Amino acid sequence: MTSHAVRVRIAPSPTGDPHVGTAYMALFNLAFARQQGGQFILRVEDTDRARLVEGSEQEIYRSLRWLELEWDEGPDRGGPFGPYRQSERLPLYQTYARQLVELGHAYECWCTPERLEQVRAEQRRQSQPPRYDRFCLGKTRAQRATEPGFGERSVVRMLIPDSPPLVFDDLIRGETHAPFPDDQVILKSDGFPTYHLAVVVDDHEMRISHVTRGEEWISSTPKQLLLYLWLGWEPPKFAHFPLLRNPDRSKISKRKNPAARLLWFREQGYLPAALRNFLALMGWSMPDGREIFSFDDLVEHFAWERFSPVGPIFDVEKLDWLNHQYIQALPDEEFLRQARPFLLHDGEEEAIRRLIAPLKERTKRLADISEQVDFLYAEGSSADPSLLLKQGLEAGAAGEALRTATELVRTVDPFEPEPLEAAFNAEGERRGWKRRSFLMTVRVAATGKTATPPLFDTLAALGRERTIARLQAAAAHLDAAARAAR
RNA sequence: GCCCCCAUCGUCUAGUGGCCCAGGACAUCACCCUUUCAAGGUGAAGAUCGCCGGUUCGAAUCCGGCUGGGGGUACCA
Repeated sequence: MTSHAVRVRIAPSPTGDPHVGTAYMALFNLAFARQQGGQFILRVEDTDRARLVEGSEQEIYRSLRWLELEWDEGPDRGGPFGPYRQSERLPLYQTYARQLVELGHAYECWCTPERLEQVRAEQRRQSQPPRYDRFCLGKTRAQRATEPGFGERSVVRMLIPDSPPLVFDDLIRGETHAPFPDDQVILKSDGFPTYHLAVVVDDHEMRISHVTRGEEWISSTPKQLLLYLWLGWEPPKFAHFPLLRNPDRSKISKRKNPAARLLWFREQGYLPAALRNFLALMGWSMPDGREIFSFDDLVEHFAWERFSPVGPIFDVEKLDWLNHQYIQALPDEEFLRQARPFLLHDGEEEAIRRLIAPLKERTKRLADISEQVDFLYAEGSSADPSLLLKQGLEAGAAGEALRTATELVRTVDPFEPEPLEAAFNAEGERRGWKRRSFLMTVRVAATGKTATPPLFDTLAALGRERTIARLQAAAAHLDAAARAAR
């Protein structure tokens, strides 16, 4: 069969929180499929019953959809080549495994894990590559049962020939050499296939045209090439992506790096478009060097040649910058909508509404927002007198400034940034206070912080009553501190 | 140990024999702007293109070796 239709797939395993690498693969696969007018398939590789995690499959769907990387065929939406869950395709793998045994390309093995471990240990001691010693090859069950290290339930192993294909063409790396394979198990004793059998059978049955996966799979490609050969199938094209790395250059892992968890990005408040953009910058670049671009741009310019085979370190600082760029470009209502899940207090949204512009400018991750407006809820903890006095005004002047500010806040109408600013400017100038000192004193008194959004926006967000209360409380504290000092 | 992959500023990268004594971005630093913090603007610092040999009139770009990093080495994917 020589179909030229492009069909690509990602094949995650539901063994825990969705992995960022899954999104990385999905992004480029989808882009390639869209560019070629092909299909993007999601297949769940749940053949490892021991590591299966309940609910993990749903989380994969959820996180990929959050990233807006939708698939054309998959377990939850069907398609012409289903089922798309490997655990539902068992008879298929068993049929092919049996066929391979009959053809003499595979054989049964009854060795116990203990015996296998023993063999490997011995080979290691002699600096030999660890390979199965074919102890069971050519034996019947009855014959083998009389010998040591026999287990009741058998597995099926590949019988690797003397000269298997070890070279293949990789879309990213060009001609690539891979190690000589072992007599790999293809059907486990629980009747489930291992990755190697399942991936070949499914990729073929699902008409996958380009197999893409992480670089960690290069070493197992010869086994799969052999399977294609034995089954008489045309192998797909291969592309082994560089591996995303931790800052210490090891393969990105959940243990060392929170960013390995796809859900982490949503929790932190990264925008899907920003994450997609950032992922597209890992190991890949635009022909014109642009670093900010959309998924559609990627679709338009995608080319395998633009991949670098080097495993990039996942640099969260640059992601923060990118995310900030995207946040700043958000329309106000959209910003509010995105921010909503990160708000912690009742009525916070209304207060924030007045601060949208300055907040957009100051937010790298949406999860930062609450901290930036926490002064709105800092009742009772009015400003520390020593902090107030560090803002450039002498004790007497500071107290006077606060009383003046209180009066202005009480009378300015409407209670909006512009009139407030005009009034404060005029009054500050009349009294001869340095603008900076005057406003900082008021800022600290009203918010307890030295860094806030622009003062008059902040006061407007706080509201007239609360502002008055805080300024008065701060002035009182200042007086009390002065009395105590005397 | 054995096998495979990889190697340009701290990080992400451009670069496919001369345009490169290496360009951009993030981060860093300085200055400007400024009511703070940001944002924005300007500028600086930062890579003997891992090392050694070779090919060539000419190498970051091609070849070999070394070193370093990573991955694989499972009845895990």
